[in-house]
Amino acid sequence: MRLSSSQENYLKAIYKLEVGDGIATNQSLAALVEATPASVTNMLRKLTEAGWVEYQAYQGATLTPSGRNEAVTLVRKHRLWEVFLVEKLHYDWDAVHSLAEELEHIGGEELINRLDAFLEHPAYDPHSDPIPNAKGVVRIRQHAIAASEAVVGDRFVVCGVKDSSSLFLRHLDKLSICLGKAYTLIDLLEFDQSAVWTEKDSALTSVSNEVAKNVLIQLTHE
Amino acid sequence: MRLSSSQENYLKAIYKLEVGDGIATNQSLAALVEATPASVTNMLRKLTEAGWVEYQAYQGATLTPSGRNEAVTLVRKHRLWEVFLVEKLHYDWDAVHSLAEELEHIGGEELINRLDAFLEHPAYDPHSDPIPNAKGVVRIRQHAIAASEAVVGDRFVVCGVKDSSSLFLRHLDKLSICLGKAYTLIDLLEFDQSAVWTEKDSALTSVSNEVAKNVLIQLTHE
DNA sequence: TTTGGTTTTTAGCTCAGGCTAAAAATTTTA
DNA sequence: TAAAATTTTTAGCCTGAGCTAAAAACCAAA
Repeated sequence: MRLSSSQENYLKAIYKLEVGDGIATNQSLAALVEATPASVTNMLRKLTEAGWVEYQAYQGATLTPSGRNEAVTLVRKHRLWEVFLVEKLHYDWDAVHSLAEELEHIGGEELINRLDAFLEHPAYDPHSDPIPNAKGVVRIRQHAIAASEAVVGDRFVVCGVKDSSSLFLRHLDKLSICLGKAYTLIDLLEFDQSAVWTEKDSALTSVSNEVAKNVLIQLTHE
Repeated sequence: MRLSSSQENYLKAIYKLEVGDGIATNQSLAALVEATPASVTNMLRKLTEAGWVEYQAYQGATLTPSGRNEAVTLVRKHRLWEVFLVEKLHYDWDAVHSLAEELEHIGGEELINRLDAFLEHPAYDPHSDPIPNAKGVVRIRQHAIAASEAVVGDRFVVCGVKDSSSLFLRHLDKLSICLGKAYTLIDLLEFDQSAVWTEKDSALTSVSNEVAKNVLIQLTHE
């Protein structure tokens, strides 16, 4: 029995919550799928009957193994399409989310594996989020921390973002911050916790704490 | 107001009928969109109200200019995705129709124009059907006739198919007939109207009349 | 432990897009 | 041209996925 787009969105939402906070409550799900809690109850009952979700009234939902499988596949599809849109069709990285959201519901394993091969098995999507492989294994990003945790003197490379909203990504573009760029943290201003980064001794970039918390970096020791 | 997938399928179906036989009756539409005539009546009323279709009870449907525009765009999207699937993802030409059928409903002008550019503005899809350009202009295939109209002695190149069903395409594969191949018609058997083709004097291919009627060729004079 | 606030569920409604069966209109044929 | 056959429409129903408003369950604090 094939899942509808809407059902797939629920599985993805539960997965996101499980990976994050831990518990998929009725209300947090409603926020993610943009529906009312009442509609969520409804859908969870159906998904439970179909064996994708485990769920008891008032207890929140968890994915069954097959449900988790579906969800990981969806994440894989989503991120591979994002790579395609950015690398092949030259979209900006902040513009691809909603298209990928549509494309991820198309076709099955075969399509996505072919796309994966065509893109040469990328490990990360344009926001530097890891792409699960065909077996559903997510390679963990090593040593990534939020930029807000760096201390003065640290050298690092930007390797991802926590917030991948279009608004935030465009802001990064304005600051000329992009994946792969190397910086040194040369100052932390006590007044507002903002940071000053320098890119090989030249240009200075002033980064608010709010931004730093949402930028992922890898320290480059030495 | 954006069209649903289902509505888009109706527009495409009307367009196909207009280009072909000329009239989109309730019943022919029902066959194409795989619904009952009653459902067609229903949908035609909605599309008429929304200004995509002109339609009076019992008289069949025609597209308005904006409806035709939509339909041509859909054909464009469909065929570009087919090119992508065959050329980039290496699908067989008989396997791409249903995937393209899903993909064609995704995104808007921007996506398809970027895809078009990425594929370097192909003029024909994998079945050699012409791809409308961004302005909706369909370049006409010149000099294409059905292979069944060739006479003994004619030299020709296979340049398309009328029937693009998976069954037929796989049959052509079995006969090693593919787009771009050149043949000479060396015999027409009176008994069953089947033809004998030869590929530069070597291999003989026996082609039934049924097949020949569905293969499009271009005569190569001289 | 009782009261108040929050969260979840239930009940009943809407809308899109299908369906069947029967009625109406049109077309064909005798 | 009237009867028969076909096609289209109408009427009423169903399913998926959403909604609101009200009831029920749960939690927390006095």
